[in-house]
Amino acid sequence: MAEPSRRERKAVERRLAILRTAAGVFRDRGYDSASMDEIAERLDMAKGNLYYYFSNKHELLFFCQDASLDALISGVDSIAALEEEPDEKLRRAVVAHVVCVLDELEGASAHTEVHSLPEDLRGRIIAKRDVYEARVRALVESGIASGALAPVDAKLATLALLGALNAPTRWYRPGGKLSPEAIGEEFASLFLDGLRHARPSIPSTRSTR
Amino acid sequence: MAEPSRRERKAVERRLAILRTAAGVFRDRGYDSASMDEIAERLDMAKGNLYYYFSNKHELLFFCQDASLDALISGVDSIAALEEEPDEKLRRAVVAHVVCVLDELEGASAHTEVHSLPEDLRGRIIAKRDVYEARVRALVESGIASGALAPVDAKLATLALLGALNAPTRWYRPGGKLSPEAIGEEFASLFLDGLRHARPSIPSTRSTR
Amino acid sequence: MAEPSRRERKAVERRLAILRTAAGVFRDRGYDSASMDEIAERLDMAKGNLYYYFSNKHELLFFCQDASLDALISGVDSIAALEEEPDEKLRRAVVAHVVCVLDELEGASAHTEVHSLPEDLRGRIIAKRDVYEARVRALVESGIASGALAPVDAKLATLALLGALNAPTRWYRPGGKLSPEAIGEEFASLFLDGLRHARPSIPSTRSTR
Amino acid sequence: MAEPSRRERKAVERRLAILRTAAGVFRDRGYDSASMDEIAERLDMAKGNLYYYFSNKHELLFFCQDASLDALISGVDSIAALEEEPDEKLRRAVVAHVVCVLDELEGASAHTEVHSLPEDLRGRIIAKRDVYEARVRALVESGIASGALAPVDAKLATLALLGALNAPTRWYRPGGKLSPEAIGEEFASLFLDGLRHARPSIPSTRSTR
DNA sequence: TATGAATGAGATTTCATTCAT
DNA sequence: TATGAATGAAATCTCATTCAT
Repeated sequence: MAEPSRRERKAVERRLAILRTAAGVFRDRGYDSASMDEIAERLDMAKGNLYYYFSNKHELLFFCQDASLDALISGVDSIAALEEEPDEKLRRAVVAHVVCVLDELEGASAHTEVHSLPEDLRGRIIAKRDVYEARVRALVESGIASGALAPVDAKLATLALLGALNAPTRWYRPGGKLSPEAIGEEFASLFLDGLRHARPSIPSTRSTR
Repeated sequence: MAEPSRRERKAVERRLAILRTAAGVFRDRGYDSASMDEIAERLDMAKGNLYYYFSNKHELLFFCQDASLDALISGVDSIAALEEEPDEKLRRAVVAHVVCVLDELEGASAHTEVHSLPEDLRGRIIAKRDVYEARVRALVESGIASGALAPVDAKLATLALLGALNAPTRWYRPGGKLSPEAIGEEFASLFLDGLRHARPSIPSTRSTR
Repeated sequence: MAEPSRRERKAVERRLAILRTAAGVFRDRGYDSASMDEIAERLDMAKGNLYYYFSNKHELLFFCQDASLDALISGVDSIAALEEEPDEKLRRAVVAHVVCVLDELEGASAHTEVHSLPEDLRGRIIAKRDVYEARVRALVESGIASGALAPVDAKLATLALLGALNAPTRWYRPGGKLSPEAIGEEFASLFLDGLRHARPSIPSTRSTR
Repeated sequence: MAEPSRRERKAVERRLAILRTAAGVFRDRGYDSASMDEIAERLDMAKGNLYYYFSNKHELLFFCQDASLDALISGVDSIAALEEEPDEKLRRAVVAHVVCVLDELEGASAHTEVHSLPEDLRGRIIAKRDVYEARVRALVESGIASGALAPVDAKLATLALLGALNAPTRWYRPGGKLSPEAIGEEFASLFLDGLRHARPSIPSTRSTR
């Protein structure tokens, strides 16, 4: 394996910068109304030059989402490998997801709709997204099995969870009162403990379910 | 007050049919890649005729979202007026939201992004959306005040809740195993009771929070 | 020859009202950007109904210009028939033209370009316009022949004259300081006597003005 | 001050070529029925490329008229600066106007109506047109003050004059019997000396013609 | 690598005209 | 006669993509 030359390293950085910028424009405008013009302009680069690094707009979207999903998957994988109680693992996964999703590039999977991709690329993204969902669901399922989590419909619970966790991309703005971590922690509590106040004197309805 | 003539009634129905179809296309393709051509085609109507009923594509989106928010608001309002415990009201509101959002037209507010609207229309939709969010938050807050709900951050909890409740528009397809009502009920349980299993022998952690 | 019935008379009036309104819209917007919608709206009539009276937009323009040219021709004809000096006839013709052209309908020939008409109709308008120009030129020529007018190029002089006489349609607004007649009189003096001042030391006809 | 590069010079020329062609199409068809298609076709260039140089059709019209008025103003300004009698200056201004107006691009201000421009651009053209009219009127006024011209209503005379001078754009075709200069000279004589013949028995300036 | 220029397909929108009532 | 609806052919404009340098 040859070392990457300086030239090669520079090219990789350039590609990353482009993806980051593209992700930002996609988030701000939505994929379809985002224009290659605006991406190039924000990068202070001629539009034509984008095509040297990526062969088309779809590819730009694809790599954004792909990288984003890779980050999510590797995050949940390392959490799954920890020696912790299942509910603690889930808490950490929730925080990791929110933090990842509020980062410019890596949240790309959350803010752009899959239907904008052509058949083949769409399939690959959906497959990877399914992998991620399965990983999170596995966390839920093992929690249920161990008795740490309530015996809910794991699939539906995962979908509800992920829906909520992606939402902050629509309203979060850097510099607000709460950090991504803080938002993640709060979301985790909400999901784990629920909104209903436990009545101290009366055994939870949950046990009778 | 004149009775609406038959002609007028027909025109209203036509407008509604157009909105419903448009909402469907927007949901399937996203606003920007939805084409007036496809909307007209699904309606089996000449494209130009759409402009007899709505002056442009933006207006189509605006009225979809507007009608959708009206439905959501009137739903939460009638629930708020009931004589029920706060947690029961919240449960009903959750179900009502999911049911509404999985209807073609009435769910329009959930599946299309606001940034596609021009300044003025966007402002009106955001204002109405804020009204709806405030209504739901009021439900949460009164639940906290009455002690029925845990003392969480009401604003963040509302945002998490609504994020989750809108998510099914992305994966729900009519004819699936679960009806919209069933999904709503499950979501309500998840949010009210949380994922963590109440330990039967030990008083809830919630009280120590 | 049967008397026109009341119904027929009403139809003729309706047609005239339409032409007058159309001429106004053509003048305000130009033929091409004038819309049948606006004409109908100003008449407080449904657009479709216009087609009961005129078979298309071109016809509307054609009849406006045709009627306008008829008025101009009949005006110059009756002036030509008077027993007056040629220069006096020309003065009257100038006034008549300006007055006619500043009337809503009858000035139609001045403000709309001929190129908007299809081949056949355009030919007929051009022919009639040529007739009018010929009549005015005849006035100029007979003035030259009689010695009342200077021996100028009659054709070019006529074109210059008519160009100037049509111009007020672009800036005249009813209710201004000068009436159409006054404008016409002033134009006539300018054209007949010229701008150059007679030198005081040498007697000239100009000094008797 | 950097020299314009060859590339920049080429771009300027391209813009000018486009304006010239556009002016021709506007003259032939009128602004509204002129199509971007035809402009592109005459330039042997893809329609979309026009939008690389000008952002829309209105801008095309605006720059045509703007350039045209600039040419007229600079023409009248340099004439005003000459050391000549006022009537001689006016004669030259008339010739300059006709010549300018019969040139493809620079006559653009004469053949297209202002009402086709949107509010803001229209205002700028009208302002510039008013400047030009004021310059010509100043020539007339100073002629009257010096006694070289008759004491006419300067404003009305200017309007009559300009109306006549713009008319040839409607009938002049290159290759005709008279050159633009010749037409201008003839128009100048007509306007300065008038149509009425000096009576032979009474000496007058007219007889010295 | 990078750029300015060019292309062409497709989108929205307008509008004269027609049709059924 | 009159109307509201409907149609379809253009027209303007946008924009991803390509090309020559």
